[in-house]
Amino acid sequence: MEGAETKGDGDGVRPWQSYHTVYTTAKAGMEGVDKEKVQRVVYEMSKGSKYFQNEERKDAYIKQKIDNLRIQCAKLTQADLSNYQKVADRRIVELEASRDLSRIWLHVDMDAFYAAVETLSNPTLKGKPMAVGGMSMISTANYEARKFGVRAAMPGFIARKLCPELIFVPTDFKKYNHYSDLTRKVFRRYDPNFIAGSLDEAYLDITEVCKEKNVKSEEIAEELRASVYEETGLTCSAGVAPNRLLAKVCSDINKPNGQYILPNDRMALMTFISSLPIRKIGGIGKVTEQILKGVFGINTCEQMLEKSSYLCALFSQSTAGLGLGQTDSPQVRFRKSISNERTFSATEDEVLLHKRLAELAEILSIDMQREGLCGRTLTLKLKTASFEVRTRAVTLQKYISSSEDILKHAQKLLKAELPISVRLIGLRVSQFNGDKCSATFDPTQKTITNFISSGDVNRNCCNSSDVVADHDFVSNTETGLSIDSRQTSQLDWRDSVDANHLSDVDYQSFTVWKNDGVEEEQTSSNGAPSSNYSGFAEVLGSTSFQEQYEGINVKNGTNFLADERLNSCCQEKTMLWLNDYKCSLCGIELPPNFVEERLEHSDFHLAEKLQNEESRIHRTPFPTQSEGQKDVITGQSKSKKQKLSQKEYSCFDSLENKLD
DNA sequence: GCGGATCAC
DNA sequence: TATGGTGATCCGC
Repeated sequence: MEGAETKGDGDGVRPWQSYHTVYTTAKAGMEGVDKEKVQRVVYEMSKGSKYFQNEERKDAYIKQKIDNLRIQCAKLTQADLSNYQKVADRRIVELEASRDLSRIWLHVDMDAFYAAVETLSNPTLKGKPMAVGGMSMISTANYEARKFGVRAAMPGFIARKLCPELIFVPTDFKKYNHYSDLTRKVFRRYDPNFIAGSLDEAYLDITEVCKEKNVKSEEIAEELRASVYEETGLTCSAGVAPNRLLAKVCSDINKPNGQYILPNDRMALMTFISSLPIRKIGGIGKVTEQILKGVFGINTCEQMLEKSSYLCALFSQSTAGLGLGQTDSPQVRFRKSISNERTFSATEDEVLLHKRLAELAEILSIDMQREGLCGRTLTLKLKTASFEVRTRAVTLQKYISSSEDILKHAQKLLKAELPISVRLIGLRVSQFNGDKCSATFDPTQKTITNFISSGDVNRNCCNSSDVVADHDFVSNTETGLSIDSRQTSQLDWRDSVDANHLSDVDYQSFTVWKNDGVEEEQTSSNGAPSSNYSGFAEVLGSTSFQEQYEGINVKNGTNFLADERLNSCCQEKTMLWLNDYKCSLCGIELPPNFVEERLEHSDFHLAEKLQNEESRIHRTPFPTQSEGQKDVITGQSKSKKQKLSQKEYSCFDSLENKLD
C-alpha cells in the first residue's frame, strides 16, 4: 500500500481497490490468499457489466450516506455529546448488569459442508479445488479452492478465472439433508433441545452435560466433534461461549476442524469482545461495516465503546449494548411471508414476462396451499436489466391463495410498470389469515394447481381441519394474539415453521420452544411465541410476570423504537418528567431533547399500567386478555418484548437499521 | 401500508 | 455468456 494511490475513487492507478466486493473480507480458509490479486480479478471480470454499474451506483449512495453522517456528527455540540454520553454509559451499565454467565453454549459449524459431502460421495474430488454450484453462482467452495480466493456467493465464471482447475459440482440437497440428519443425531445426545440454525449449523446448550459428566466444555467440544467425524466422515468446528452470539463468533476462529473456548469469565469476555472486529457480529454486514468505518473509523467493538456517545447521538436508541449483554442470535419464528422468484435473461417481451409471472403464481399457489396459507398482501418484485430492484405491493380486502387470484393482482402490478426490461420476477404473499379462507376459496374450482398439488384437493386451508388448526395459529400470532392462538401455538406452532428451509429434524429441534418453561411464560404474557429463546431465559429467569415486566423496564427503558409513536400522542400525561429530566414513575433520566425516546418511554408506562389493570381483573400472574382490550394490551406488550429480544440478540443489530 | 435497503444462510 | 433464492426486519414516509 502506498498511500495516495490507495484511496482512489476508481480513477486512480489501481481502480480495483475501490470496488467493494464481499469476497475478500476475512473468512475461514482465506488466510494465505493474495487479496490484491483476487480483488483485481474480480474487478476485471466485473468491470463495465450491468451488475458492476449497479454496484457503483449503490456504492455512491453509501458514500453519500457517510458524508451526511459526518456532517451531522460535526454539528454536535459538547453539551449534546455530554448528554448522549450519559445515556450511553447508563445503557452500558444496564447491559453489564444483565449479563448472564451461567450458561455454556456451543455452536457447531460444519466445514465447507456441501463441498465436504460431495467429496464424501465422490472421493476422487479429494485434494482438488472444487466448488458446489454453477457458472453463475457458487454455494460453497472447498478449502483447496479457497486458497485461490474462490468463495461462496461468488459467480462461477469469476471463480474459474481465479482457479482454472476448479471443478464444479451441482447442488444436491437430498444429500445434504441426509448428512445433516446424521450430524443432528450426534447433537441431540448432547442437547436434546438443540437449535438448528441451518443444515450445517446448530446451537447446543451444554451446561447440563458439562455438569453431569463433570468435564470442561473443551472436552465436550472435542468429544462431540470426534463423534460427528466418526458417524459422518465430516469435520466440523465448534465455539463455546456464555451465549449463542459469541459461540458463533468462536466457532469461526479455528476453522476448519478446530474449536475455540471462551470461558465464562467477565475479564476474558471483555478482552475478547474488545478486539473483535465489528463485522464478525451477526447483523453487521458489508454496508454497516463500511459506514461505521467511514464515519467514525470504527473497526472493533472496543472502538464502538469509545464512540458510544456519537453512536447514540446519530442512531438514537442504537448502540449502547456494544456486545456486552446476554444477547443471542437466530430468530426462529413462524412464517410471515411466502415467496418465490426467478432470474432469467433480461427481456421486455410482455408476453414472455406474463408467462413468467403465471408460472410463479402457479408455484406460489401450490406452496401456499401445501402449507395452508392465505394472505392478503401481494408483492411483485422486479429486477431490471440494470439490476435495480423494485417492489410493488397491494393489500386486498380478501385473503387469497389460488393461482388465479395471485396472477390477477400480480398482472395489474406488472402492467403498471410496463414497458420495462427485467431479469428477475418475484412474487410474495404476506399478511396471512388465520380464519376462513373459504370466503375466497371455491373448492369446486378445477385448477391446474389442485391437480399438481398431489391430487390432494382437500389439503388446502379451507376444508382440512388439521390445517385450519395451524392456520389459526399463524393468524393469531400474526395479529390477534388471542387466547385461542396461545393454546394452538402450544400444540401446533412448529407446524408453521418454514418447511422449505428446515428438515423434519429442524422441527424436532424447535420443540425446545414449546417445551421450555420460559417459553410458556413468554407465550402467556406475550400472546406470541418467543422470538428469542435464550435471551428471554436469561433476562426473565423464573420471576413473576410483573417482575419480568419491570425488569424489562429497567433494562430497556429508553430503547423503544419509533413504530409506536403513533400511539404516543396523548400518553405523556401518564407520567411526568421531574426537573424536565427524570421520569416520575421509574426514575430513568432522559434529556428534554430526546423527544422520541420520551414518547416511547411513556408508551411503556401506559402499557405497563394497562397490564397491571388486567392482572388485577384476572387475579392471575399471567393475565388472560379480555375481548375489549386485548389488542391494545397484547399489542403493546408484544412489541416491547420483541424489541427487547432484538436488542439482546445483538446490541449492534439495532444500530445498522438506524444508519439511513 | 408501501418501498427501499440490509442481512443471513 | 454469465452475479441466486427465501425470509426477515427496519426506516422513512
